[in-house]
Amino acid sequence: MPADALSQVFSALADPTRRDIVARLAVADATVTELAEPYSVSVQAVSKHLRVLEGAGLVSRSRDAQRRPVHLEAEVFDLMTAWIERYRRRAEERYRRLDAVLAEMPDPPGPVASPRHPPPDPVTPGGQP
Amino acid sequence: MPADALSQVFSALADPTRRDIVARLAVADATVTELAEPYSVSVQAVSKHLRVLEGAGLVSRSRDAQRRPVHLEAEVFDLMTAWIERYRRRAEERYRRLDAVLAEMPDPPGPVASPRHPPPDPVTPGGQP
DNA sequence: TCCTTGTTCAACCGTTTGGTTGATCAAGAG
DNA sequence: CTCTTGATCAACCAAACGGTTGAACAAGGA
Repeated sequence: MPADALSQVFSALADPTRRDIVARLAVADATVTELAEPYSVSVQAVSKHLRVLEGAGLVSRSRDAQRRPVHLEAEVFDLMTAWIERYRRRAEERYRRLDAVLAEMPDPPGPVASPRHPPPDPVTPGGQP
Repeated sequence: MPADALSQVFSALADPTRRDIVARLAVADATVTELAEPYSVSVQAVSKHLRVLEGAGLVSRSRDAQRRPVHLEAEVFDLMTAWIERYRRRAEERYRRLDAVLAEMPDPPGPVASPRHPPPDPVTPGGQP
């Protein structure tokens, strides 16, 4: 199941339990049993959650005797942030443009210099098809 | 399905098609059929995707004759950004602290002025339990 | 009015997901 | 060596997901 990285990260964080695990790992590393303790689900279920987080690259496991400390890998967050910021900024820019258009609508004082459409901004096409 | 807002947003963006739709709506509003055109799925499937995005608050639909233009609501992005930033920052701070501890391990040059822990930042506790 | 266009509703289907229980494996501690 | 502890593997289950097809519902345009 080689779903693209971004989908895996978003999907991993779409679960409240998983998000809470991430929140706790941001404070300190922890073992599976430690992580499972606050929730009313089996340790196996939490182990599965961790495998999802690991698959998304959000978490890594090392080995310390029979314990398997879980560690948060915060770099992957940048992937999301980049995506979000890109499109949020683009949308905001669009609203700005719309506002500008609306602002100059009331009185068209002769032939306006601006073309019908503002320059269609040369952002790289092709999102995630 | 009253899943919490954050879960719905993450879940909505966990699908590549849905993410691509958002990307395209960031450029301009569009109708369902317009949105469906580039993909090799039925219009109904895209309509379902839009309902998911709408449920997450990422998108809104107005009415223009028999057309239903879809509009991107970028504010919801802030919800995600807030969550991500909070925990990323916390994790980064933890690494900073660890680095600091490691840095002063070799030679403890007498009583240091700085406290053992930097002020433990007054972020609101309680993630998503 | 009838017809066409855009969209949604409804039922169905295969796969994935989040959870369970029970067995198994790995590594100390006695 | 044996026993306990921490974690995973395996099989199973109900619910949700992403997709399909077919019918129904607006709202213009002829």
